[in-house]
Amino acid sequence: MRNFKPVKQPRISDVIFQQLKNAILANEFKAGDKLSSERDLSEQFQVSRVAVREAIRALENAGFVAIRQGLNGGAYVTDLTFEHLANACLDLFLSNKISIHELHHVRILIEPEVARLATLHTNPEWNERLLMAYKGEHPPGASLSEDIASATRVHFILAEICGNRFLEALVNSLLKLSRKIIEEIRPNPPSSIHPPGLHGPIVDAVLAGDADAAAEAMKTHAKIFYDNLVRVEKDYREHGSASYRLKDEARLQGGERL
Amino acid sequence: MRNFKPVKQPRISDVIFQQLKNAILANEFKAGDKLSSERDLSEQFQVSRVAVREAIRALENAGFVAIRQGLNGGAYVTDLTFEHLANACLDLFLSNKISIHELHHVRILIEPEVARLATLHTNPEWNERLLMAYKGEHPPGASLSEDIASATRVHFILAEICGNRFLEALVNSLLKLSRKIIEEIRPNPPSSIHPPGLHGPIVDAVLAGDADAAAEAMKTHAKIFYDNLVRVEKDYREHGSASYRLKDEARLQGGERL
DNA sequence: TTCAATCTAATGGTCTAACATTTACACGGT
DNA sequence: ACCGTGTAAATGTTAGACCATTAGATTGAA
Repeated sequence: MRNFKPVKQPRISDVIFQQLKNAILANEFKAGDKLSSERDLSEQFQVSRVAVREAIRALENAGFVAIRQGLNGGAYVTDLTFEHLANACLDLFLSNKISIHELHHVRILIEPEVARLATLHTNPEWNERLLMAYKGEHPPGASLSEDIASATRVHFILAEICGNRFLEALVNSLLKLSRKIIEEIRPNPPSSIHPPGLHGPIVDAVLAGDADAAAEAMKTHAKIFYDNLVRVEKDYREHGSASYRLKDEARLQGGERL
Repeated sequence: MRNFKPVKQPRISDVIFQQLKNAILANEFKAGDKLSSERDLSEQFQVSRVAVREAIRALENAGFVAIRQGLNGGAYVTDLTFEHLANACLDLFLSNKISIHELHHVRILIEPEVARLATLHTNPEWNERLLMAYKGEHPPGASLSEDIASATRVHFILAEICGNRFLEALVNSLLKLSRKIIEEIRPNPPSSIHPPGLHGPIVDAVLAGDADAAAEAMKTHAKIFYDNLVRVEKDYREHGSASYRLKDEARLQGGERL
């Protein structure tokens, strides 16, 4: 006997969202191209502006377009990145669905492999960048934010070198998560968390082209960092999540888009 | 000299989104609770219904609530899951930002660790489930969809057992990605991709409590599966992505929500 | 009583039409 | 050449109406 599926009216905005998304995925728009205006699209689709608007907002939330206001404003197609994945992960962490322990177990699993792969893919140009990043860590007079950024740059570069964009995305998410936790929860310099020179053995091994040593050095580093991070988590638990939320709201009031 | 940040008016709907999201993350709503109706909220926030509506739709897109229509309809708070992460990954794959090779490299890295952890966390009840899943693979007369589901159940159960929800989420995403590719691109039985008995060594090792053997068996399995999947990718490249997109649209017309 | 058909009201979905705000750019005066 | 200023095009927001969907109350017949 046939198994009919229940019929359910899809939302108009979802249908439009699909069509636009597929057009973008099929490369009918290059990154930087502008979609037609809401009013134009509402004529083309023969629906109200509201429906089009909701579809475009969904595209924005999914990271496909960036919306600008004003003359020459509109929905500009973006290069699909992994940014919003990291944000989604952050939400999961904040809702206590992921612990720092779980997060770090994954990191200890992944980052050594990244270091290993990176070692196999290096070339003089990359080595140069890696060394520059390492030497530029903890610049004097930097703000907390800049300091953390400089201290994690080595990780990002290795992830870029490793040649696997999925791994790169994972590392990005993991680091961003760690970083946000530190930055938001503990607003004093992270020197105790990320002491200078911690990346030395990793950089040395990569530059020397020794994949196993690089992986091992990264593993050691990740474990040390983990121990430090556990202390941060303790603080986090004591303070609760209120301070984080307040900052989140303040940033939005300041005009930052989601 | 002070470094003033440019002031930018945030969207009203984004401010509301933040407030609702924070309320949910702060557990002011249990899963299953209903937010007030759009009309009520628009009075509380002193904004138009449209603004509230956009905020709620954003919550839905982010996976925080499920919207139901009709009497007793509204936005119901959901248990935040990793579902939408997998969907976002799928988009990245379709936009050729991730290759099957990269995807599988990650899988070969992660799943053995999952198998290892699972072995350390088993108990009679889990073992029973695992064995049931294994024996229930490839039921006769099943549809393609059911067949694939049965063949991947062992992986999902292991991911559940392993005790790390981040790893579990990753495995879910990876498998879902593989599955979607196979299911959508190659609409004939996957027996050649997933021959019966392939999970035997893994299940045996886990039940025997041998973590190293379990990891090794999983690694071997993943590599075999990978080789098979490469063939699928070839087909995929030949057929292009058009067939996939058509199915996507058809499903939506059938009423499935995004 | 029981059950099924019908009605009802609450809620999300959609539309229209207007006005507000933002912003790149052209135009003009100095 | 420069600096204001206006302008137009785009998104942002509002109000109010109506449509579609749905659970539950009401009704009525067996």
